[in-house]
Amino acid sequence: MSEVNGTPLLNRSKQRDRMPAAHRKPTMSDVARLAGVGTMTVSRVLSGAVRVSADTAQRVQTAIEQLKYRPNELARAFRGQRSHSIGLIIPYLYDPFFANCAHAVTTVARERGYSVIITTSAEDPETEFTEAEHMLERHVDGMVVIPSRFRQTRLTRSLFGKTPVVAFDRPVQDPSLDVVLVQNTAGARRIVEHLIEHGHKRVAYMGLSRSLFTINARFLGYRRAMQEAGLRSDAAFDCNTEEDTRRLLKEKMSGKDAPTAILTSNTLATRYVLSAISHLGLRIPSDVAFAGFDDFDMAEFTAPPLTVVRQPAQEMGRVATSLLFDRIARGETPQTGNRIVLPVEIVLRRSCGCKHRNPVIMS
Amino acid sequence: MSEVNGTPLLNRSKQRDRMPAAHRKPTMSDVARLAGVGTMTVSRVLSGAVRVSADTAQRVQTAIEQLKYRPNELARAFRGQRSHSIGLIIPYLYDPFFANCAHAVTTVARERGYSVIITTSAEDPETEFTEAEHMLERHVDGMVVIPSRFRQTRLTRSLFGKTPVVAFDRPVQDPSLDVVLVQNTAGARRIVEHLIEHGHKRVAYMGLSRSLFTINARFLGYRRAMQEAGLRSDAAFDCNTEEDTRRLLKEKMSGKDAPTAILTSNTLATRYVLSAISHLGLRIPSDVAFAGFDDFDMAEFTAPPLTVVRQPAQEMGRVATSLLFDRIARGETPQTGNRIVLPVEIVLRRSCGCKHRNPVIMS
DNA sequence: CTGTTAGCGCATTCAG
DNA sequence: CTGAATGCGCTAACAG
Repeated sequence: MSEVNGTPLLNRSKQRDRMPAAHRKPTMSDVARLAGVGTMTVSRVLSGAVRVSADTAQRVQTAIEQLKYRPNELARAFRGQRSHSIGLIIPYLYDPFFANCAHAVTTVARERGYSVIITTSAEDPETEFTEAEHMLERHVDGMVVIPSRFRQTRLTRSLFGKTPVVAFDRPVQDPSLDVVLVQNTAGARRIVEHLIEHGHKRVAYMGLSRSLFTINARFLGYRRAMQEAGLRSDAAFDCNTEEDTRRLLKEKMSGKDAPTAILTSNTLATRYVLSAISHLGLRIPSDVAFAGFDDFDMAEFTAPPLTVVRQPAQEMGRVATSLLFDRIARGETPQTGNRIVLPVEIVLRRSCGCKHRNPVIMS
Repeated sequence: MSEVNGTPLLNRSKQRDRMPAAHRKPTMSDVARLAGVGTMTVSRVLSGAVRVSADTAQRVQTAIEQLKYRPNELARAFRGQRSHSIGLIIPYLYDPFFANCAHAVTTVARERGYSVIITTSAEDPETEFTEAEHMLERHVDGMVVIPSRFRQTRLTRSLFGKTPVVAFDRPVQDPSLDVVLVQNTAGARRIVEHLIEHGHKRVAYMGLSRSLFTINARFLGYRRAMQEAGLRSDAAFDCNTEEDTRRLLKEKMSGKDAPTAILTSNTLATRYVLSAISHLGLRIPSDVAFAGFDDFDMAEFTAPPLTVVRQPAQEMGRVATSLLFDRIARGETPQTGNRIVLPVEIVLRRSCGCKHRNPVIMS
């Protein structure tokens, strides 16, 4: 056996007592040594699960504070079965609706002592897929995700293995995942009925891409309401920019059958359409009545205050995350997941033609 | 030596070949075995750093795909020095301003192949401290944080050790941390000057708690502008709820020296004050002119469109995160950190009394 | 109630 | 260019 400076190599590792905790972060065995106990005792004191005699526990606590020891969660996660983290994938964080969802997720996770790894998909199925893989590689204990485009999403059980996943706001094709939604179709239908009650015969639906589940579901509700009233549908998708929207609206308004009321698919579309309406010099609700899907902070202060369908964004995030933690706790992977649908509210302000001084909320 | 069923205990571990990859996730040695190479070769193929002969690399790749092998990032992070994750702490995610900041952070991180662990502090220094500790225990490579209350924050270099930290939107006391801010004081000052140019002599500032750095900094700008114009300051803090704000505004407006213009500290205050103004039946800008700090999506569609100071939220998040990655790459812990101040823009719409048809932006 | 042993999956030595 | 050995910090499983 080779030697260095007369010291047998084999002994080297035992000999150096891993340096006298000079600058290295203190580890559990540092604590153990200082407290004069085994590492397991320290581990037990930390986890608190198993009983340890009061005074050794005290000695350990003292040692921990003295060394300013902090457990290495990475090692713990690596060793154990739980990483105590969940993944969250949403399309964008700059959209207040998604941000609200995310807020609820982080809040629930913190209550459970979990960390949240967050990422945005930009509505791109490939990005979404890659990011989900990354999270899986990080061994998250579960994932909450707002899936991107319905038909193209590659989020499937086979990707996730036995890692629980809850989809929310939009479903995925794979029926084995839990999903939490809101009443998109019913909400849209009801608000269109309201518009019709105001006497409108020509109501238009303006929205983003129909490949987004929610936008399509709301369109379906809109169309249903129109059909039942014996009216003709008139939808424009692809209101993806201010310019596109302005052009689309201009076309509509200059046609023979110009709509007298508009429903938008979500807040972004609302903004684009509002901008277009203003550019065309139209007045709400006298020239066109207006309703939007999704409420937002300032909807009360626009000119005029907007009638909208209000979705329980935070509630949805909370429910989805709670469901995920149930799955994590149970450790089972169901054949078919739950499908929870949350109710929406109609908030009647004045853009629809109502004269209420204050908003009227119908649930 | 004790034996079980005639099998020497010592051999047990060698004997069982860790079960034939039945349901266990494939590991690197599974790949190595299948490819007929050593684990190190697999590791090298994966990291791509060191050169490996083309055909062994190919064999390894095939084995990886065949087994659907995914590296265990947890083990990698645990073993190596980098966790390839950064922490992000912000007050709330439901505030669009913070959400925009967060969006930029996640975007930059993804570009660098990093994960983001996100959490909210609710403006509470204790929560903030605890959450920062958690992230440190998870061995994040760095942190980006919007600190809570300036004087009470416990975020210090000694907590972070040699983990780089960049504060943004608001500074911390510890001068060794980098910080990215916007021109709060200058922005507020300029917009107040604008209000004064409109002929206002009594301008009020209404905001949330002064213990928040930004709210205070903007107040300072406001006061400065008033002083320089020889006018008396008139500020109300603690506009923390709609009710409080309504009461505060009512008091102000019913006094002898009722303000003829108002500046709010941020979007939340803007909403409360707008609500209060509407409740009092006041008109903007004829009864009171109005300006707000912080632009928001719908500011163009309120009645009337709002004049605001626009902050580069996403830019700030980008700069802060880039700075963090610089620090991580350099691996140094500076004595005194950088202090970057980003410019703001004044967006003149109509609430200040301007008659512009379209917003005028002054940078 | 407490200590010892072993090994999670990977990458950093060091030897070929 | 490649492989074997070693240990990161922690905890499950077993002693005692």
